[in-house]
Amino acid sequence: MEKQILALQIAHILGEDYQRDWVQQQIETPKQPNHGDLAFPCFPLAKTLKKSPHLIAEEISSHLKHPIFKEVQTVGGYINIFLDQKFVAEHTLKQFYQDPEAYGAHEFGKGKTVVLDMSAPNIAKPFSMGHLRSTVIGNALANLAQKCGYETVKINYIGDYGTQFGKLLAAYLKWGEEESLKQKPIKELTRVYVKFHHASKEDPSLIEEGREWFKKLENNDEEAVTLWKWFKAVSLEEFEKIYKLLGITFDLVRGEAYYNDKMDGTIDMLREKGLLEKSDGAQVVRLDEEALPPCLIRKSNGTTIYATRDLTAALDRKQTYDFDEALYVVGHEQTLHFQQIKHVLKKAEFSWADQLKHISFGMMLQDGKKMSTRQGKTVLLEQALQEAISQAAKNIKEKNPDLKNAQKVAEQVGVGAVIFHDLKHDRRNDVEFSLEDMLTFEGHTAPYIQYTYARTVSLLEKGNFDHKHPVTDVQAEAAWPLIKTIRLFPEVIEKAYQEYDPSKLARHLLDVARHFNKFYAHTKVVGSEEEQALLSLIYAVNYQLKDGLSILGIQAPENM
RNA sequence: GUCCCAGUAGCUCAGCUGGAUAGAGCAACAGCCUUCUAAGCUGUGGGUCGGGAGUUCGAAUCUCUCCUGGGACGCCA
Repeated sequence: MEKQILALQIAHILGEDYQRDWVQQQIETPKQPNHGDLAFPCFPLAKTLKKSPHLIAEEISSHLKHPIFKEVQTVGGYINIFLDQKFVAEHTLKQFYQDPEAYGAHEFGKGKTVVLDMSAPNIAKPFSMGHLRSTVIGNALANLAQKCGYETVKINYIGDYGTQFGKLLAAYLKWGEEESLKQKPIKELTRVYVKFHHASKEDPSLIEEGREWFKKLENNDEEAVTLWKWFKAVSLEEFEKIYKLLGITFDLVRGEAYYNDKMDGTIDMLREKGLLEKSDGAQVVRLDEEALPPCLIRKSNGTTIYATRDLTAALDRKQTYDFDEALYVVGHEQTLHFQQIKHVLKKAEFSWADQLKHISFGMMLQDGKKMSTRQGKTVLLEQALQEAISQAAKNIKEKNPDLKNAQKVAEQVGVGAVIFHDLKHDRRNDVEFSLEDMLTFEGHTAPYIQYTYARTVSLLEKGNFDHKHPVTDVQAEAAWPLIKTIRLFPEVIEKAYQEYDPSKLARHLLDVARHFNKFYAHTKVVGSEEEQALLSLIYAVNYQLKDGLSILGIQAPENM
């Protein structure tokens, strides 16, 4: 609001040659508190106005006048604005109390649908830290989308098909032990898969054997199908445990195999449109004009490939959900693949091809290298979660031994720490896996925010605050940085969604918590003269922390 | 070899549609619990923003180039 007012006034003073949008873009928020709350640099105007920036600043500032501007200073070529804190505080709180639930919400997504492709673990493989990224980023984006008015459809597209399962079948039949599989299914399947991978280095004929088994699977060979279904069932059971712990649900769980009998239609369609070409015995769509390598549609042995499957799935989803955006939350190593998918759809003249967006993210690295199931080098998510929970339980025992529901709180804190650890980084960056960092509960962590939340709860209780009767004129100067921070929430939500970057929200919540804790350490609330006004502000903080955490998929215990 | 992404404090990262003295957190050190939850707060030290050149009144931010790391480059997903 204050930015718009300032931009409007400056644009008016400058006259027709300067657009308000341009002026507003120039306005910045100073890093130094002694430079005020808003600043306008006059340097760009110097050339055209043929005056010194300082003189321009003087001239403009003498005309600025509004109740929200408490003081206007010129320093060098800058105009520095100090806002009327009382005015802004009251405005902020009134806006919040008008409808707390709607604070930070938007309507630009109203009537639109977003489909999210997320999580997508592979059956017979452990749920790795890598899958966690797709799962929690996708979940947070879905929540952000909802906050912006969109309908969302979360799809877990289980990796249950492909040549790798041919290899797995071959491997299991060679070395598998039924008893071990019943005891610890994923462990046993991983064991034989890893063994297969190593053995195939010595004996390349195994690769061909794997391909043959995949072909049997595609041709509905009874032995292959039975085993495959079994692998799938035991894997899904294990994944379900993790999703329950993470508190994440899906609107649709579907395996890639679902599209087996629908891919011929896709291939026919591509052929009819004259896009299919033969190349080394395989069928491809050339993308030369996009400077991309050809997209492989059918392999030389006649079997299909993931591109065919993803194309078919995209067509199916468009038909089923008529989405406005389809987000694929998938690691950035698949960038080329999604470019190819999009451009094949474009060449086939589907106007909505641009609605597909690859929300890529960096890899979870170990010693600077990609983790690989085949080499048996993967950190298991379940193990990390359990360690985080027991660490949280240990902390509770030390710091708050009388806490009720200690086990439940330990779960909320431990799981929250793991989720937040992942979401706080820009999703595009690779993350070096560190259990130690994940088990740190101080500083930039979920427990820090959760702890802050618990403090607000405690204050509100002690002060008998009633959110139906807020007092919105906050005087205390110490509250100013906090007020300025919580005001950013709507902007943060919008930006976090538009850039598909939950870390923006994660960092904002850290800011809110930090400013609250500073305030808390220096200002007495309960029993003070301003008690109810301060509590009114604290309730807004309390609400925003809980709301924000919940969007990130993290719970906020009332006590910890 | 070609293309893409990254390189900011000892470590993990913000800042990147150009703006004032480059910010947090961890780790280190020094303080703060007879007062609202110390998973907190306060302070100190720590930087050629990978190197170089260019554009600009102004560059961590834009351009070029080089170095380093990672990823992708049809019959895996």
